[in-house]
Amino acid sequence: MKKELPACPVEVTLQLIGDKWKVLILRDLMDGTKRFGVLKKGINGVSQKVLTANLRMMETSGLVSRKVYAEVPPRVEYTLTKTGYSLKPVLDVMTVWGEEYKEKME
Amino acid sequence: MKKELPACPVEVTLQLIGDKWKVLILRDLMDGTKRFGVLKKGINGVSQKVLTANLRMMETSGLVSRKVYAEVPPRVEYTLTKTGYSLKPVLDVMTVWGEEYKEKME
DNA sequence: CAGTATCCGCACGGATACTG
DNA sequence: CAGTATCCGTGCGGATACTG
Repeated sequence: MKKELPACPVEVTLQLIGDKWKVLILRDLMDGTKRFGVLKKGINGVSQKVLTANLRMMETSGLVSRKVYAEVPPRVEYTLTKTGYSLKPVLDVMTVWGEEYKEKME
Repeated sequence: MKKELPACPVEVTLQLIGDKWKVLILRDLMDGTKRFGVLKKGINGVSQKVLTANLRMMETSGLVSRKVYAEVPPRVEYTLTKTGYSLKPVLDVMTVWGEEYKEKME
């Protein structure tokens, strides 16, 4: 049931991060490890279900690692893997472009 | 009915190009002006409807310009605007990252 | 050729309730 | 707290047919 990687490299990238929520998750995790609840609070408007689903995908893609602590109440922390962190330049370029675009449009 | 720009710049960019087809259209148009039919043939698997819709969106976003020739049979050409072309670095970074990711995964 | 118009199915996201 | 489970509505993309 694994999704095939597209032939075109730019599509590969898009498939992994081209998603309303995934970029926001990545951006939040660039600062460092965060708990599920903190992520949820930081990202405005995600439901649990969708956030969980996105994190799972990113885990299978190797972008994010998930650490569960055997505590009560449970604690789960998410961290970027090296691969995940290597997306920083991509996000940066997108951010810069977005800023310039917004300025131009005002 | 115009879509609001999100607060976060990276979301702005994503809203404009974070779409399976839009990146492919952009990539194809980076080479220069193309006719509708050529675009359709170049992009594997798009339906007319969806291609048209995407081009319209990109036109309203100011990424693409559309030129109609008063001929029979009709000819319509699409060209990147300056703003559209300014996305090149973004696509390039995404492409490079995608290539590296694919290598790593093999 | 380059569209518009219409119908249709289903995948996806939201809301809610329940659990280890 | 950090999830799963379930139901449900709609929106988007595909297919097809028609047109300037």
